Amino acid sequence: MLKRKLAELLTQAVAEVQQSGKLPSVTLPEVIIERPQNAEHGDYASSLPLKLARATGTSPLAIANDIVGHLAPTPEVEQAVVAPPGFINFTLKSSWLASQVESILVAGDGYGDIELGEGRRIQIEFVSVNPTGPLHVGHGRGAILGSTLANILAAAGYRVEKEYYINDAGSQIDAFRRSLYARYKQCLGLEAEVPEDGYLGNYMIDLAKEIVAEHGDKFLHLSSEVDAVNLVGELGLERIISQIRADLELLGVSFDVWFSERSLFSNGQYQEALSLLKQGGYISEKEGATWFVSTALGEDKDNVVIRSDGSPTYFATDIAYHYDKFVKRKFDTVINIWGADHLGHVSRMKAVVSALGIDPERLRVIISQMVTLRRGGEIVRVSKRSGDIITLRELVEEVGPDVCRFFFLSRSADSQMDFDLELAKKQSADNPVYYVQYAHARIASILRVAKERGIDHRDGDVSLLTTEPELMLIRKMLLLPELVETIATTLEPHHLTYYAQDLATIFHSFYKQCRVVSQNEALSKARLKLVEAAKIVLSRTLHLMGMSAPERM
RNA sequence: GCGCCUAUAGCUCAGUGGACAGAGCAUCGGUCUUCGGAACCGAGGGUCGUGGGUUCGAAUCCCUCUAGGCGCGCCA
Repeated sequence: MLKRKLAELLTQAVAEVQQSGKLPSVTLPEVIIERPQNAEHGDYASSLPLKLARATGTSPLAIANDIVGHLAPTPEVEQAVVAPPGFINFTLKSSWLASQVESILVAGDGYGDIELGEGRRIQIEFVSVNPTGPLHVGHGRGAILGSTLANILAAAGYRVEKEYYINDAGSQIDAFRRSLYARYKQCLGLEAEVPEDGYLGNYMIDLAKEIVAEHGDKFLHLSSEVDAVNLVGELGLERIISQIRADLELLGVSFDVWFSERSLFSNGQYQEALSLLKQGGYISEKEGATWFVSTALGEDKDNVVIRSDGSPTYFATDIAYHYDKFVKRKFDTVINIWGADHLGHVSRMKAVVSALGIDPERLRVIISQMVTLRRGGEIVRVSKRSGDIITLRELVEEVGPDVCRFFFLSRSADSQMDFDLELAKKQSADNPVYYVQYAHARIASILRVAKERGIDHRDGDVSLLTTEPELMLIRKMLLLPELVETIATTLEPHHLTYYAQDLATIFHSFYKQCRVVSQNEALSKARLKLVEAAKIVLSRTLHLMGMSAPERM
């Protein structure tokens, strides 16, 4: 990556200046190369002299001049100039920029891939909604964040595994079973009431009907009603899970592993993790329950892991689950995407991880903030238990997966967002989604025209690409690998949407100014190469976001 | 009360300690186009919530305060 090369270039030049004695040999601060927002400041810039001035007490301008004087010439850099108060601005050679079109064509669908991860294993767990009902809109946000991040991390050279944690144990599942069994009985004309802590949504009635249709009343004739509740519950659970899976697929979200909470007990992780904590002295007994002593690690309070009735809490299984991730499966890094309602869980989970002897930095938690759903000015309340929900499926069916994905991605995870259904549909003509996809379809169309006219641009000479609109487009395309690096580091995929729009804008502008297929055959071929490269970059960007790159629309 | 998130143009939001704070939508004004007008070009619009501090340099880092959200269960 050029950015890195420039940093090395600067480092070397500084070393030379220091050797010449003009600069005290202080240790170098991190050499940051940035993309100036003002084009007059060149393609890349560094404020290294300003930082060195602080450390050495020398004039930044003098340092900058000395460094520039020692910069080795390279094929990429046209010039490096000093700008007050102490910047070094790099301008790239047009000929080098043009030549990058060939590199992009060679890279093809792999353009944007980088080596950052060096094959390290990274697990990303997301959605993981309790299988007690359909996914709602807020879950969609986590789903899109997770699947997009997974795409980015894979492009960044990590071995990525996407995982859905199925909470198929615990008290909420129990409430689900009892609710469903009550509906089951009602369906068969019997008196039954949904428990107070149960699930009241209409989908539970539909679920009960389906089970009656398939199995009739056979569960009423079991000797034990507990068995009946469990069996009916299990059937319901399976159906809910497959519905969740189908809903996610509709959005283009898939998983490598569906991990069952129950398996933690049958495979012994639960016991192992807890005894490990006990050995570390992090477990205590009080008030008839078993506690994790998080206060020993600076937390506000301790947390119950085993209730006084002997049943493990959600926290207990989550301890076992993370033990499994780090110790059993040996992931280098684990990313969890949780909703804002799990905020309180973050710090104690990190505490647990360090109590298990694992560097808590290896656990990264992304909190995706709430989504408020609107229809015009009206707020739609989202609550699973009351049953008044707009499901994710309804949303996707209304606005389509591409719009859905782009919309969720376009805001940073840590800010709350409104999702206005009316707006998402009504605006479709001015929608940024179509704007970006249109650019792609337009390119496809140009390439079709060229083909129809029998133009074979494989021998096109990219050195003919010299005008500003052409070079602007190339500059923007060269940003993608840097963007992948940024997102893989910060875990903030929303930048993709902005990049996609910028790239589309610059393409449209180029298109307006530069005729691609013209009488000038040599130039046509060169521009066809450029346009083909732009298609690659645009398509890769869309695919990273999990969106389609249409040939026509 | 404690913890975390948020506050930037009329609206929705970007903005890795750097050079005059950006985009989309909206508003106003242009381009009427041999390759796709779902396009392009331009204009107006901002005490970056408040008040301090650190720094050569702050929307960005630290503290105060204000407003909104979420969390602080032997729920998950």
